[in-house]
Amino acid sequence: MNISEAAEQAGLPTKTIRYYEDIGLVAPARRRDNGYRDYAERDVHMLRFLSRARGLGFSVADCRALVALYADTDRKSADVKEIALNRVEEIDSKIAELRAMRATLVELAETCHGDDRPDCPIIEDLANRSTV
Amino acid sequence: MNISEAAEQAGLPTKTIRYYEDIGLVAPARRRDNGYRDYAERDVHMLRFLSRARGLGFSVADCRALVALYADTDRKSADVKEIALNRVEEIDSKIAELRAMRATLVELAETCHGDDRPDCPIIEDLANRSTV
DNA sequence: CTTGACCTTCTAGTTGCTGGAAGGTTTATC
DNA sequence: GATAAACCTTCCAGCAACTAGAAGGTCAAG
Repeated sequence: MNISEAAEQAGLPTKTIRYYEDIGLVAPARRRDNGYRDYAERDVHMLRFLSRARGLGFSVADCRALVALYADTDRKSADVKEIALNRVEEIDSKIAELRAMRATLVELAETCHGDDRPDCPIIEDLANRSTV
Repeated sequence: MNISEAAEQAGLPTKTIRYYEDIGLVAPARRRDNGYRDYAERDVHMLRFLSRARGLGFSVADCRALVALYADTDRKSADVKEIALNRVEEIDSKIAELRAMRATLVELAETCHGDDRPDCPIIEDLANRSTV
């Protein structure tokens, strides 16, 4: 099948598929006589694998490792689990960071009148808050 | 003062300060005869303002708007509040996204033995899960 | 036979910096 | 006065992970 159908089935833009090929995240697609890429079910399957992994926020580097583990029938499930748990940790610290930002912003926004007058605790805080 | 001292006081790398000047986020610094940038208290103040705003996750575009509002003594506090509340919304959707990822990952990791054997529900899920 | 929808490659832009090279200046030490 | 360390300058490249667009080839339909 052509790249656009593979893209639709995999849930990825065609540009992204070519990009993944470019950076060696997937093997180069077979080509037809006219130079068009030609995808088989197996290829689409791999692309969907990647689409899901990226959807869970795994980096492209993680994806490389996951693809290798996927292909390795002798893999240790512990290796996969480790990658997943590392990702959970990343997510946790990101969430914590965002929550802290949110708390500060909400606190400031609550004390701001939000009217036509210029006095604004948000601006004042940014201007004067002691180092965070 | 030289850029490195301004950087230390503002809590920003010197590279970042030059970059902000480059993209017009701050006005070009005054120069001494030798070509070195020369910072006054006021300049450092502005850099700290930016450092804090970025620390709260405001985009550079937001920062431009905030700097303009900061400088505008006729500002409406409602305009500032709006930017802040938009940021809160961004944060909320980001957190929601991360939480969904986390839930999926934890669920998968819990069912994975994490040992020397190859069978792994995480890999299987990535390979077969119906479209998210 | 032409129109439109595909496909190809290539370059460049996005966000917000960061690193490094090549070179000028200043300061401290010997 | 020489020299070395520690500043400063500009400019160019690169990071992640694509995305947009240009220029051009191919194919199916009417």
